[in-house]
Amino acid sequence: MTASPARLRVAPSPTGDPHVGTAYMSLFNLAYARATGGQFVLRIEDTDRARYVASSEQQIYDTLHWLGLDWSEGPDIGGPYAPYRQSERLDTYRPFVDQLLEAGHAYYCWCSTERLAELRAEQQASKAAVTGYDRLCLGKTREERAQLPGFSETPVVRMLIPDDVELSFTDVIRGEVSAPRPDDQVILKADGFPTYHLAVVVDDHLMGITHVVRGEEWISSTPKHLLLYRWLGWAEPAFAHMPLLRNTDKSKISKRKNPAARLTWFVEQGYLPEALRNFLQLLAYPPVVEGEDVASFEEFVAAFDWAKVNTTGPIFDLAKLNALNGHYIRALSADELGDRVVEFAVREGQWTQPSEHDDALLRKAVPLVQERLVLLSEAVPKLAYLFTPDAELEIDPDALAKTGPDAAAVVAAATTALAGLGEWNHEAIQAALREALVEGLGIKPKFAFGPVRLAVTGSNVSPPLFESMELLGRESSLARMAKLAARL
RNA sequence: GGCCCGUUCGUCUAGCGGUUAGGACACCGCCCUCUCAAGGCGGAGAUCACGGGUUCGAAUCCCGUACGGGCUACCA
Repeated sequence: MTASPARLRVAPSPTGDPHVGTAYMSLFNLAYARATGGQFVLRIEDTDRARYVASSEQQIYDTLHWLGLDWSEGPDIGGPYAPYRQSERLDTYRPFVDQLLEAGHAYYCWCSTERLAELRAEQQASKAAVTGYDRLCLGKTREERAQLPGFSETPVVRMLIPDDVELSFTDVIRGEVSAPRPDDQVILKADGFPTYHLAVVVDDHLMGITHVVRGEEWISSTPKHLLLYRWLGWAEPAFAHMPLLRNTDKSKISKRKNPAARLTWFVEQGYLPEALRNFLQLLAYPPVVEGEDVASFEEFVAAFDWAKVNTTGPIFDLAKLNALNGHYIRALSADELGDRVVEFAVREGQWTQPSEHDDALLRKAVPLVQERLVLLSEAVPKLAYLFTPDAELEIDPDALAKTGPDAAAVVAAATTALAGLGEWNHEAIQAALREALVEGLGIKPKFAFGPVRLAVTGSNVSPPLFESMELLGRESSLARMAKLAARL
């Protein structure tokens, strides 16, 4: 029942911010590699010079590492099949192109992009049943083709798709699937770079990839790849086409429509990598234990099964991610959460040049908000009142307006009680305030502490009041009450 | 237009011929409570896209239709 060690890869293109789909594919690739005791490889597919973004490659490394999805071979760390960057493998592809050319499986095409565009426009306008390249260049020499219009000096190489091309294949997730009949696909571009179709097949074969796991959008290209494997005399890998992540409007998830399509967005928002990983694990895949969304990657791996992957594209809805993020935040130790909050706040500019005192205060205050956070980004704003000078603390006008007739008396009584308090800690503060307000003034706890909270935090909603006062100290707490008293 | 892939509560999902169609998140209520949370308990929410078959019996199998998505590039 145990499968033999599998080699899988993820092959993102450095064309901008890393895509969330890359993380999703990586997660499933890595899981299966782990489940079988195999390897997970990272390959950079930078064959599109026009869309290439230099900074993107490093971002791919960073975000994938942030998620804990580590590879054992890749452009950054090398490996037995290096190089792992397609732009550095141009010499590798060329001989196979020549081989296909000689065997008659491929041919040169000198058609200009303009001619191709016109051809496509015509086909679309005439609603032709058959679309694709018209094979004008097939069987022609350069000289013969040059006589005809729409000629370009630099040719591309196209596959000659046979009439009897096999259109169905077995997918690890979907079983038997069929795909559209391919066009005479370009495999070598005019600039000498291979297209994805050639490069992916050559690299996957040469790198010993056993399972090609990719998005559903590649189903229609698979017959081309299968043809290439056959022509080159190579054994084909297993294919697993994952469903596409979708926007709320059900379209394929895109950076344009959905900020969450960018992996860096999660880092910027204050999501925990373990929460995102857990969330991704739940998309198109049932929980490891029914009814229990929370599961570690190890548990996921131990129960991993391609047959459990759904074929329906899940909508990427943040509500559950938020719930998971809150869960993982609460699961952290106070120290660990303190580290993460500080790291986040400094990195995202919420916290500039903290003094030693402020740093220590923030770490002491973080436990007060731990079970109140959904995102790391909420910590500093929620605790801002602790770092605001007493004189500058703003009182929420709405809360002030809603203040009851007892407010002045409450603040006065609280001030008296706290001024003479011996020990300054939250237990003592609470006891003193209860005695003075609840018992002394006969006000229900629910209402008694409202004015004090407003004075100390500036709001009627805040982290725990007594603990906050302990951290602020007596002097500051009393100053804030005096300030509110003046406005009541 | 053509060819493919898909369709169970708002969302993520369980289900693989016989279930009161289960759970999670979100939502609502109650409890707890110094506010807000967290936690506990409970509730509402799915004629299983629709129409035909097959079958004693269908969310589950088959065929249509509708709807959604993908591909149809010298992009991946």
